[in-house]
Amino acid sequence: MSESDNPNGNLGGIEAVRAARIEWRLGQILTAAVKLLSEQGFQKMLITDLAKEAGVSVGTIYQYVDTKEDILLLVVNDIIESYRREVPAAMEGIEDPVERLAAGFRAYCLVVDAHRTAALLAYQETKSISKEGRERLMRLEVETNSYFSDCIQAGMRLGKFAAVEPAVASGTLTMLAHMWALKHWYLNSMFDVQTYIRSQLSFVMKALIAGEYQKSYSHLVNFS
Amino acid sequence: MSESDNPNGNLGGIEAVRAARIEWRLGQILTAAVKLLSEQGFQKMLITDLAKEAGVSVGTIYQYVDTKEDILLLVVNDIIESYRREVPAAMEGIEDPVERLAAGFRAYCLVVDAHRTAALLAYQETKSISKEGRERLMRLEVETNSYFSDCIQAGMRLGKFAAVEPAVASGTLTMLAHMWALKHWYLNSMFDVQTYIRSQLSFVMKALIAGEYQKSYSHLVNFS
Amino acid sequence: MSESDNPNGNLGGIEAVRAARIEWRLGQILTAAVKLLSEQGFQKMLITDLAKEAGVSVGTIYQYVDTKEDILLLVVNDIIESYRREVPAAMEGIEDPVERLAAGFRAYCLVVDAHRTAALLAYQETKSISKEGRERLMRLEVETNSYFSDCIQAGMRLGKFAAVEPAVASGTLTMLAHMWALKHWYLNSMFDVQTYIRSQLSFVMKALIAGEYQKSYSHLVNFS
Amino acid sequence: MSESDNPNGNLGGIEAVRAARIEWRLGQILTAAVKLLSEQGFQKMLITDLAKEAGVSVGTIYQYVDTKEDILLLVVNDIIESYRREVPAAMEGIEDPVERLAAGFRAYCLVVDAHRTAALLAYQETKSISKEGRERLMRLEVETNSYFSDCIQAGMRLGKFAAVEPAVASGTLTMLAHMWALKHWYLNSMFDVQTYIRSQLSFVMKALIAGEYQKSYSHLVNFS
DNA sequence: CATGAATGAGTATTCATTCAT
DNA sequence: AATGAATGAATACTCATTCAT
Repeated sequence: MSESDNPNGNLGGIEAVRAARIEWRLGQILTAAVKLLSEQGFQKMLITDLAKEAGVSVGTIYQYVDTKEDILLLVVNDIIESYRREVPAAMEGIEDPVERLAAGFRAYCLVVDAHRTAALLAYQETKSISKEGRERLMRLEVETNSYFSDCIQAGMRLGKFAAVEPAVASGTLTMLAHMWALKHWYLNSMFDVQTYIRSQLSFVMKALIAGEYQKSYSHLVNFS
Repeated sequence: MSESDNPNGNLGGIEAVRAARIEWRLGQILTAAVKLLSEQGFQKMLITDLAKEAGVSVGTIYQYVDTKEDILLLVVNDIIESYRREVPAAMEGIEDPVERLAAGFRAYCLVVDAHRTAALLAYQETKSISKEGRERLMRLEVETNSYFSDCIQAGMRLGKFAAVEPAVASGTLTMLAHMWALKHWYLNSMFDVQTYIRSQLSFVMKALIAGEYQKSYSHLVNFS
Repeated sequence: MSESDNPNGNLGGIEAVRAARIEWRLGQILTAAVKLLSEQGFQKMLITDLAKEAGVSVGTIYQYVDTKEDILLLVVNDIIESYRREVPAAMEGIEDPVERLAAGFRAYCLVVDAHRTAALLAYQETKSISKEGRERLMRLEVETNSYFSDCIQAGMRLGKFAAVEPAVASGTLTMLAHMWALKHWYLNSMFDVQTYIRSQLSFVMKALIAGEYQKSYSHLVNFS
Repeated sequence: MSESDNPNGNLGGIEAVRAARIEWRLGQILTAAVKLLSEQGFQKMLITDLAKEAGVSVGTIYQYVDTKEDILLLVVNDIIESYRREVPAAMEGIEDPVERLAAGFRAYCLVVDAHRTAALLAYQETKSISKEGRERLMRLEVETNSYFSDCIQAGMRLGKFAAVEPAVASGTLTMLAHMWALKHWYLNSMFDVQTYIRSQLSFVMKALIAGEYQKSYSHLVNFS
């Protein structure tokens, strides 16, 4: 819709400017929040310090969020949106369920890596998140799990995957992706993300791929 | 030794009574703490509420701990001691590294199950634990990992285990044990511990055991 | 300098306004503190009550001081600064050591009278003041004593003062000034400050001035 | 009185034993209290610490006093009783008011020296003492002052003392005795009690004794 | 829109006192 | 009489949130 079509054209423009500013301000605030949250956790992050770190006033923060908890939710929401966007996108168009699963796992791990702090917070600050937020997170995880378990079931039907419990197996895959955030203090000194992904993919694929198919997927299974 | 043999007989008795009371009181307090911590988390658990729940006065709590944080440390310490006690005990005397690893993993999972709340707290309340406490936890995890990675390396030398990175693989095993606590909300509706253990053991063993040995360990690998 | 001359004009203005507000708030708080301290002492003065008395909130108090003790220190500091300002000023320019001493003593007594509560607190709340604060107070008293003992030694050299121990004599002078605060419950019903000063000055001068000079200083010595 | 003479003999004996024990216990407690009070002040002296210092249990302390404040009162009472006992005793039988005043002042200073901590406490802990206790202390000080002011008035009638305000002069004398406790941190490095007494007595007597009598009392007036 | 001073409910910790043993 | 574990009222200090400028 062009501006001239709309009698509220410039109002719309003003709206757009406003939305852009909100976006920009929230960006400032959330970037600062991620930093402080990863350093100190939610409880110890003071709004005062956040304001200083973000270079805005306390009042300004409350113009963009209603509660301190909102900040946490926004940060965690960010990673949720990324999962939703990246994982299906990476899996899309790949016919073979084995390769599709591998692509999904890789994408999932990369999202975790890109939002390591947020991924950790989802575990650490559960108790600071409202019941609604918590349930939303769980729903999302179940949803992502289902992408994986769909592949696993498809693979099992084709005889490419050994018989496993799809619910545990898919849950294990997400767990191993999260592990990159949860055990980063331990893993970081030994691997980079790409190596970690290949290593875990090899582990998982050895467990999943049926004996007779292991050779066909040696590029996934073998990790030198 | 009869009392009359010991000139400090009753003094020793008094000491013993005191130690027993301390044990008993701490038990009362920690049981209540585990309940409140799992319901509300550390920050929201008020000392006042804890006292009420434990059926003692606030002052009494502070006769047995110095700080609120101490309560958290004691709870977490409990699971640490259990790991230390149970896991090596379960592995002891088993020659075959494959079976030894399986025994260790089973024991580890059972400890997690018995202290599910504490296992969760170790992830959730990291930021409420002092640097020292946190480092102690990490040291312990590395230590337990080494039990597993020792088995894995031994198994690899015997050719029973496929070539894997022992550090990741052992870390993955502990992660999967912790998963029973972390994803209990999801797993609980589908499995009991024993089923979970067998399922994950099967998964892990398929990934670890070298092709030619898979049949010999079918009791571990197959999960119907 | 007009605002337009100064590119930081309004910034400087903001700073000035802020400084003025701090001054004003601290004034409010300290005035209330002096009242409550004199009525109840430091320990019994509750921050809650202080806030009520000062007509501000508890939080506001803590925006201007870091600790309850700070309030005490600020009150006591006030009298210290007054001593430092008033006593040397009163003595300055007076050549004759006898008259100079008299002027100093008068000024000292008037400062005590103007800050009677604070003068008392310096005696009563020593144990509530940190080691540093306490040592600072002692150093100041020694410093003020030295103003007096300098006069006494000068007067002795001129033969106008009898041979006395300058350290005790000067200490006695400060003690007698403080006495107006310490024994106010007793002295108040009989004298006003001016009378008290003349009376004690007469007492002290009789003790200090050498016999042959007593007549020359009859205006100090005689007290009708 | 032998036990057999008195049917209540052993009861009386038991009473005596009890009284003696009370005396002994209180002695233990008060000695410990004086130590802790002088080190930490009343508020910071914990009953727990006092019990430890006195080598008794907390419960035992409360068998001999009703309140923590009682301990303070007992300590301060001690010095009060000493004043009452020692000062009149020292003055008794001395006809000449000048010498009588000197004897009283000396005795007063010695009591202060013997109970330095208690003398200080009477100034520092006023706010911790109940209204009744406080008023009792004031009454006593006025009473002691009157011993001194009686002498001064007698001396003035005889023409031996110059015309002074007896109320201030006697108050000043007690103040100078207390000064030994209040400024002990300052005086201690320079004098012992005896020297302090002679020095202050010389100062005071120069101020009080009429010119024509100064020579007759040179033993009091001169301080080499 | 932005600011940051003011607010005050909320909470860990202390310590005099009691009382069952 | 003596003990010392248990009590719980009391209190300094914090920090998310508001709102006048």
